[in-house]
Amino acid sequence: MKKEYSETEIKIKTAAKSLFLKKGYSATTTRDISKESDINLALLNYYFTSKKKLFEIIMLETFYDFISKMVEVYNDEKSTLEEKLKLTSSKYIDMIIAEPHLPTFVVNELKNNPSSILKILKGQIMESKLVDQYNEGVKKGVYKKIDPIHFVTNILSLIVFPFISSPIIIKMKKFNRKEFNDMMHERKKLIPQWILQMIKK
Amino acid sequence: MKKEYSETEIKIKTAAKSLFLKKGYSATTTRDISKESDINLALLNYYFTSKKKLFEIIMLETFYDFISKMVEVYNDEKSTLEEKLKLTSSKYIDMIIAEPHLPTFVVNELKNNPSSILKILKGQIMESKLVDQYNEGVKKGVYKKIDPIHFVTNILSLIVFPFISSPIIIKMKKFNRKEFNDMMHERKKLIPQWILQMIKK
DNA sequence: TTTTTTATTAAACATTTGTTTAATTCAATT
DNA sequence: AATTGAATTAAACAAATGTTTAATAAAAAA
Repeated sequence: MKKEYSETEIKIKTAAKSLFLKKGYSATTTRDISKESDINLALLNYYFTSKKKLFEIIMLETFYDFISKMVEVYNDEKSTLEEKLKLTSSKYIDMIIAEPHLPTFVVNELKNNPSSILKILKGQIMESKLVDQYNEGVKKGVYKKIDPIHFVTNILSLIVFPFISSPIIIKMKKFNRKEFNDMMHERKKLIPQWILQMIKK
Repeated sequence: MKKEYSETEIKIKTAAKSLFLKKGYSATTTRDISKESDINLALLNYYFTSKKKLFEIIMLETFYDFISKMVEVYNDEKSTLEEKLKLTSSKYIDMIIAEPHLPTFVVNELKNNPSSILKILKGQIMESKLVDQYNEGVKKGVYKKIDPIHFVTNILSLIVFPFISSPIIIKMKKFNRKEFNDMMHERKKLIPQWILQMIKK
């Protein structure tokens, strides 16, 4: 499944990913990529046929990473629901702090290109262990009976949306980047608590 | 403050807004706009000087609408905190259902152009009546003592993020657009409840 | 070493795109 | 009716952009 990439191909991909994440597809030119990666312009088409093809490769890889990180935790057999919440918050927040452009990129490409990307996504989330555990809680009468889609949506919302709206938050609180990140680290603990309070009867 | 626009200017602005919201700045061409609005290409520059200027006008107006809707409710003197939550959820969800491209547009332009847009935003949110009411509750010991930025962030997250990630949700649940909207209407009631549970001791 | 294949380069090509020009039409004013 | 200024148009322009070509350099195979 995985293709072996040469050194130059990796240079191109790395630069392209960085630029696509930061500026999006249309605002990134092939000359931008060639400069950033320090390779000749023609090599982009030589190795990747077209800008569009290159973009699709990067988009799929990125989106796959984004989803896998969630699915892995959600399907862990040993951990409790609460542990899964903690681990997801923690992993996701760390991941996005390391790559702050990730959420808007994913969100944009979802809008422009939903079908191709979402092939990756099957029942991996709605049929996950996490959702099972939630449904068990409902059956036992400890959790409220609400469509689990809300449960899943709320987790992602509380984790990801603050990053997307970080310029607003930074402005409102007169934060610098570090202070914003600290706020997000704080949320690693808070989000699991909040989610539990939301679902408990 | 408000400029009077001629009929042709309105045609241009309407088409441009629709396209900028749907495809973003870079992916929208001046010829797209001229076709969509059915005006001659040169009139765009005749009336608005440049694509960039036209974009800035639209962006500021759009962002202003987006924020005002929130600020109005947040600063209402008569309503309780719970009523404000209900009204915000309801108004925002209706607004975004009517214009589904709004959130991603705002989010993107925030990223590309935070300074110019955010001039609109001063202390209007963090010094709002809603935040006062939250702080009162903290003082009285009925709400948990957490930085109100989390409170404000969570409200917006639970309302807006599901729209942004609608392609994922639609895929996971095999929804059509109407079913997704129904889910969002359902959230009008749920979100205020959830928020209250999150802040209560 | 010689030949063949692969990688790299500079230049060119064809479109696209934002903007401007110069001519024409339309509406209002004198 | 004649004149003036604004609105509209088709065409042109210049720069940017994705892609290709043809030549050269480097690496691998013979």
